[in-house]
Amino acid sequence: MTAEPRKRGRAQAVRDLKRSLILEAARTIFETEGLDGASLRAIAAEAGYTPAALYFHFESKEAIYAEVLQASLNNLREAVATAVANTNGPAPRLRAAAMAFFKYYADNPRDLDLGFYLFRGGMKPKGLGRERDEQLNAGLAAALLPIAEAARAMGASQEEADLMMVDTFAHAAGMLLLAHTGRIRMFGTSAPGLMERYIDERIGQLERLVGAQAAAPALSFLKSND
Amino acid sequence: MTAEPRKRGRAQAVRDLKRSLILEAARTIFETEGLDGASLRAIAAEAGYTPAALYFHFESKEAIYAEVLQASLNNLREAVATAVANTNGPAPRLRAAAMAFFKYYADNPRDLDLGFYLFRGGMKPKGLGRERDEQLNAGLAAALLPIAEAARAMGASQEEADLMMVDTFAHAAGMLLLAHTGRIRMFGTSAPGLMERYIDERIGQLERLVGAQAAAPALSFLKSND
DNA sequence: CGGATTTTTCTAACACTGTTCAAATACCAC
DNA sequence: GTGGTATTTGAACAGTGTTAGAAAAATCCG
Repeated sequence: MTAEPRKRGRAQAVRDLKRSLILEAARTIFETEGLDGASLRAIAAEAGYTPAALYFHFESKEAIYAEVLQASLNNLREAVATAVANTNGPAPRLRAAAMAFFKYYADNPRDLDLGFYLFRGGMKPKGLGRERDEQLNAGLAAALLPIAEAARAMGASQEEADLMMVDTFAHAAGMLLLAHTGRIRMFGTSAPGLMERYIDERIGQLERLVGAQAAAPALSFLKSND
Repeated sequence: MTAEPRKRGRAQAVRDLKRSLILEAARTIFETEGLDGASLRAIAAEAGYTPAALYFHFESKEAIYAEVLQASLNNLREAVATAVANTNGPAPRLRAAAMAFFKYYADNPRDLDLGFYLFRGGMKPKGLGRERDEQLNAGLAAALLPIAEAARAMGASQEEADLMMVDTFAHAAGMLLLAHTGRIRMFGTSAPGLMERYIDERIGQLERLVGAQAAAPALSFLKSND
């Protein structure tokens, strides 16, 4: 199958394996101790390493975090993509995309910690570099892209669709933020339909905006014209 | 004017003054270094103290943060309250309240750092106690109360009004989050009317919900019935 | 004013954090 | 087995929030 890797691939493969094991340990510690409480020494111990050893595989603690978050965003993107792929028609797809987005964080509440950290200027040492920051942003945007695509298919212009995606994300992020910090309850077995009803209402609003052809003036506030 | 404080008030007054000076220094450092980069030693130096001395006036660094945030929330509440007091009629008041809320953070972007920190489990040492956490929540709720009151005056039930307040806050928080982290641009001299247009659209949605008497089913997703 | 007390501040240290670097180990080709 | 590279370690550094106890400053009382 693979021709080239036979030569130098062995070492690379074992290196990648070790990397992923460290990332797995980091994820465990992040979930156990919380993001701020997760120390590099704890991660190293969980992975069976000395703290200094991690610096051979990663350039910093923040790089470890970024890679864990990147994996989470990939999972999110995949979940949204498959949900959309299994749905026909623009409006149902919009609903399916938003629903999958929400459902992912309902099923993986820990990933919300990772995500929100992205919006806080990164970790201690003056934040992740602009480069990696944009990379993570791109990962998030990729996950949300189906929302814009569905809106586009519903008749919105490209710009309207983008703005709608941003607005939808902002609203959802705010709700998830409140739910995540225990200020409201959207998830849980005690009220299984809460999230679905929220999505229905939200998508209904968007459909009305697009359908009434009022989307442009309604969402144009998001345009940045500097 | 004041009868009692004459006896033991002197010492208390100078103590309060020192406290507020330390808080002022803390605010300066928070704004200068960012919230994570603000070290207690830097705050102490700014205030002309030794780090240990701060522990005579405050029980922890987190307590200092909490008090700075509390002051910020008080300012927010005041801004919203006066905006509402100078407006007549339910719908205009709803708009004025939301506008004031937004405008406050547009004019004081640094306070967003303080606010969002509240939603992140607090600072390092296992977060502020449940007690102070609820106190800060109450401060935020007090600032947003006029939104619910205006909705109530527009014909919404008490529960609908509360839910509308929460939803409005969530949406606004999400937008502010994106704007604050530079992912979208809502403020700034280059596009002075952006924020106003956003508020107009958002309030228009709420008015439509209330006016169409669709508020109850539309917002019932927020109910927590566990 | 002087001495005793209390309030306030400082010095020194502790345990912890992320990170670095030279030295030691493990590994793999020859 | 030997040489050379890839990997891991131990020890240390500078920084953090926090604490205990000594020192200073302020206050009170006779």
